Amino acid sequence: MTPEPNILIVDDEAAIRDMIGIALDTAGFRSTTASTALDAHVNIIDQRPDLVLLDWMLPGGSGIELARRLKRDELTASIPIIMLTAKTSEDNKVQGLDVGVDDYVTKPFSPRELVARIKAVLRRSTGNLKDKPIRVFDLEMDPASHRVMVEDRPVEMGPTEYRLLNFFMTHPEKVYSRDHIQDQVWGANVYLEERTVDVHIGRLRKALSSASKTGINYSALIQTVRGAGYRFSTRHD
Amino acid sequence: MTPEPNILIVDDEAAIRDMIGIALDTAGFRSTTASTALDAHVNIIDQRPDLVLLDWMLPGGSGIELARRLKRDELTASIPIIMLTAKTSEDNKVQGLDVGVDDYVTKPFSPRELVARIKAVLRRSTGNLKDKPIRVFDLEMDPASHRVMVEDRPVEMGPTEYRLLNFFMTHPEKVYSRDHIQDQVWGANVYLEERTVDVHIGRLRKALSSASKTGINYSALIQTVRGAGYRFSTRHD
DNA sequence: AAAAATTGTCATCAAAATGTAATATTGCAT
DNA sequence: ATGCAATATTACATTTTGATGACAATTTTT
Repeated sequence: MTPEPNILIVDDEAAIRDMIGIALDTAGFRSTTASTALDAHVNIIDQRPDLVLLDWMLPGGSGIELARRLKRDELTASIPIIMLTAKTSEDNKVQGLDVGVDDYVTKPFSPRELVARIKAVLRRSTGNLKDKPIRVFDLEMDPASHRVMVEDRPVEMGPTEYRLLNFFMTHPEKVYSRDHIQDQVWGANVYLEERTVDVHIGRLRKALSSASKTGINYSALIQTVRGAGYRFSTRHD
Repeated sequence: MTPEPNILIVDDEAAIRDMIGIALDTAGFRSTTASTALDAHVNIIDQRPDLVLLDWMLPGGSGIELARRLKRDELTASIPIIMLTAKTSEDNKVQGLDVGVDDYVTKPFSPRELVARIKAVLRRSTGNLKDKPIRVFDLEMDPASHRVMVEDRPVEMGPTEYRLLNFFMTHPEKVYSRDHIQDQVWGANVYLEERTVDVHIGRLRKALSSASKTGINYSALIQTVRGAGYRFSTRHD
């Protein structure tokens, strides 16, 4: 995750978007906005925000619909959602929570309260999954320090290679096509040459292969599967 | 899914249909076309395409209506729909998302973008059905990792041999003619010399026979049936 | 503002896979 | 055993696919 979490604000009223945007800015978040459910959906698929602030009362009542859709789709299910609503009616709350929304803020709210809730949700969602280091032999990825270590010494690599390795280490022993890797590492709807994945695989391999002093070649963990894609595996071919 | 996904293009303008058709062809998709909502509906029921590209602005505004109908009907609800639209009008978008359309592409679009989006949507909709590994004695085929293992050791083989073995293991104890094998492994509408199948059978046997350390010859599972074809069987001839 | 790092693309090389034809071998009926 | 047809194997030219270094554009750091 980037140092400053990226929050998507979805509301049809420009004034509210601006107000929240300023509040988040002050609190050290980056933010983008969308005024319709579709804009929001496209943005989420493309940008993968760290959290979505979603107005309940979007035109056509599509806020709840969008939330449901996001939670149903595996690709977006893990993105936390905070619902914004003017109503205080109980069954709305129940409905929202039903859908899998992570929290619920009723208008009017103070910027301070909103920020506090956002931080709480982010802490919950990022703390659970991402803090545990992953280790394979003497190759260790520590998301907390955002570092890759081989034999306890840091390995230099670019951000893209880091994300690539992270994806592989969290999805071992499976082939992924170049397309799939693009989706996961660069985000959906980013159009790259197919070969670009090869190049970054190459860079990652290079970084890993020169890392060990004990002669182990960690780049062998990243295997080419001809005609299919790539695979991270501890079993050699 | 068939080797080449079948895409239905629904648009009332022949020029656009052709343009898209060519783009899809180049990308390795098969495509069929329909110019009216009714045609499209019939085609969908009939052919069960893997994805529908649906023009928003069909005469009578029936594009959206068709989408809604398809998503409401259980038989067709699982077929992904990508909407093509010239407009960026907001309420249209909201409506479409409401209906359950899977993605949107606004005209004009580049063929590349269209293809990328199609792939992304297809991956999402089909990727969920993960195949389970198949095992016969100590010969195991795992589609997820795209690997063949004998006695827990990976076996090297080319993509074609992999597909061939996959076909056999999913269709055991039956004879298949060379023609039939060609259809299944290479795809229909591919013409090959009959003997080519023999060669690949040979390559597969070779890969399997040298795989075991315990003296078992797994190539014996692939049996020649003189005058008929080949058979994958655990029983001896 | 300058320097350094990162990025995506392309051209080129190398390796692997493919299909075919030629040749060898096998199984079977006689 | 013999001859024949079917299948197996081999060798090879061609095609496909992946790896890699160079490069320009962009972004980030200094």
